[in-house]
This record gives sequence, C-alpha cells and structure tokens, in this order.
Amino acid sequence: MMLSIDERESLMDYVTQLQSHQLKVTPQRLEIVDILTRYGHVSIEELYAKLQDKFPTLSLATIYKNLKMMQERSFLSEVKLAHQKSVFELQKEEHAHLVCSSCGAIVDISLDASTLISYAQSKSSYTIDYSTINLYGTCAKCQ
Amino acid sequence: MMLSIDERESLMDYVTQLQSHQLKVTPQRLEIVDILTRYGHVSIEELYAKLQDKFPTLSLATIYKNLKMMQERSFLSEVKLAHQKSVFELQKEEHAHLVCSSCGAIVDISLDASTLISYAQSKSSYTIDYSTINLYGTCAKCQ
DNA sequence: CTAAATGCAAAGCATTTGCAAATAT
DNA sequence: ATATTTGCAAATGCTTTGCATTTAG
Repeated sequence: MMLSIDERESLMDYVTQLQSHQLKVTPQRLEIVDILTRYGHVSIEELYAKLQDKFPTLSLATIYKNLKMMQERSFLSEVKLAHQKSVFELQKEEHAHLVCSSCGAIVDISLDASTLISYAQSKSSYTIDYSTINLYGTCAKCQ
Repeated sequence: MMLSIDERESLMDYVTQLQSHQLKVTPQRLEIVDILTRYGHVSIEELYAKLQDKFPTLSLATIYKNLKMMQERSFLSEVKLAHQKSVFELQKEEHAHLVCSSCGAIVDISLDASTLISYAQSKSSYTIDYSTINLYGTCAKCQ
C-alpha cells in the first residue's frame, strides 16, 4: 500500500494519540480515529458504513466495544442530541455545538462557559465540573 | 374518592393543560401530569414505577405512546443527559439544568441564553431557534 | 508469551406496532 | 357515534455479552 506523506503523518499521530490514552493500536481503531478526525461528528451507523470499505467483516460489536472503551479512557465523547441520534467526537476542550435541525450538520463553536458556570454556581449549591451546550437552528445552506 | 381542595384544583389545572394541547383527558394522563408536576424530572422507569399504584395494569406501551404524543404537542420534552438516562419534564420557558453526577438530582436554573445565542450567531452562519444547556457537578448533599 | 481485541452468534433491553376492547368527547 | 386511548402480545431495533480465534506489545 502506498501512502502519501500526509497520510503517514496522520497515521503516526493517531498511533500516538491512541497510545497516550492507553489504547492498543489496531487497524480498526486507526480507521475510527481517522473517520472521527475527518468528519468531526459521527453517529454509530455512519461510522459503521464508513468502515465497511476497509473492513468488510468488521462487526458492530467491535464498534460498540471500542466506543465504550475510548469513552472510558477519555479519548472521545458521546454528544446526545435533541430529536436525533447521538454522535461521537474526539475529546477536545469544552465547546458548544451548533446543530442544524434541517440537515443535521453540526459545527463546534468555542464558547466560554465560565461565566455561565459561575453564575449557576452563585445561584445554587452545586459545584460544577463540566457542561454541555447545544444550540439548535438552521445552517446557512438550509436557510 | 375524597379529594382535598388542593387536589381538586390540581386536577382542574391538569385537565385544562391537557386540553390546551389538544390531548384527550384520561386518568392515566392526569396521573402522568401530576407526577411530572410533583417531581419535575422523571425517567421512564421512574414514571412506570410511580404509576403502578394507581394503575396496576398500565402498560409501558401506554407510557411510550403518551410521552411521544405529548412531545409532539409540545406539552413536555425529553432531557437527554450525559452518562445517564433521559428524563422528561413539562414544557416551560427555556432554562438550564444542574445535574448532580453523584446522585442524579436535577434542578432547573433560569438562565439567559440570549447572550450566548447572539454570540454564536455572530460567529457562525446559523440562525438559532433554541438551546439545551446542562451543567454537571455535585449537589450540596453529595459534597 | 500474555493480555487484549476482533468477529460472530446469541442474549438482553428498550421501544414500537397491531389489534381488540374500553373510553373520551 | 366516532375517533382515540388503553393494554396486551408480538415484533423490531439497539446494545451488550460470551466465546473461540487472531493480533498487539
């Protein structure tokens, strides 16, 4: 198999990323990371479909096992969405999601939740660790 | 059956609320509304358990059908939570949730999302209709 | 060499559907 | 009187589990 320089560099990256989360490196996992990197937000069925090309025999059980393990190792996280299926994304710093109710397109938006959190903390007796913020509307294309 | 004045007034309220959302008034639905009113946030299995007293023969199918219909009529909404089961709540003005990761306790907090939304809108080409904000941490009791 | 990951089939839950009987309006 | 709701059972769908085989380190 002939790989471009970019492809080789990505591969190295993926290997390092997996290893830094105590995840053994398998071809299936590399491809999962590549898909998540390239698409950003992927549902289970999308992931399964995209993996078929390279791994015709790959089973859904493998996907479920991997997603579970990768979540436990804080390598990725599930984004639960109103009125649609969950998607998965690589772990990154906290951010909000912009979700198009029409086509489902999702983009990340960096957003300072600290103001929100300190406000909520001042109004309640909770100490807050993290937040999930999803904003639903219509993307440019669908308008 | 003997009802207190409060109980009678709640019942009247529930009837009116259901009717204003084009939902036929059944005893099962009245009890669902009462439980949601009293507990605020309820999972499907909690709802089922709490309904057993008054309706020993009530089936899960009825709960699912009702929750679905009530969502379609904007009478209630599902709150999808990270790392735990969804809960359902009566429709109210937009607000955030404070969720205790330890005991699961959920409280509403009114929160002005308009700043957030206009910021997100200025940074993207989305027009935003609504948002879901969940803040996860530890409640006073669990600290 | 050892522990972990994969793939398959089976099992386990969660949710939906079809339908006859009961109920709301 | 009619359309909707209920409750049951069956069907569907999604996720997990067990186990033999393969693979990573």
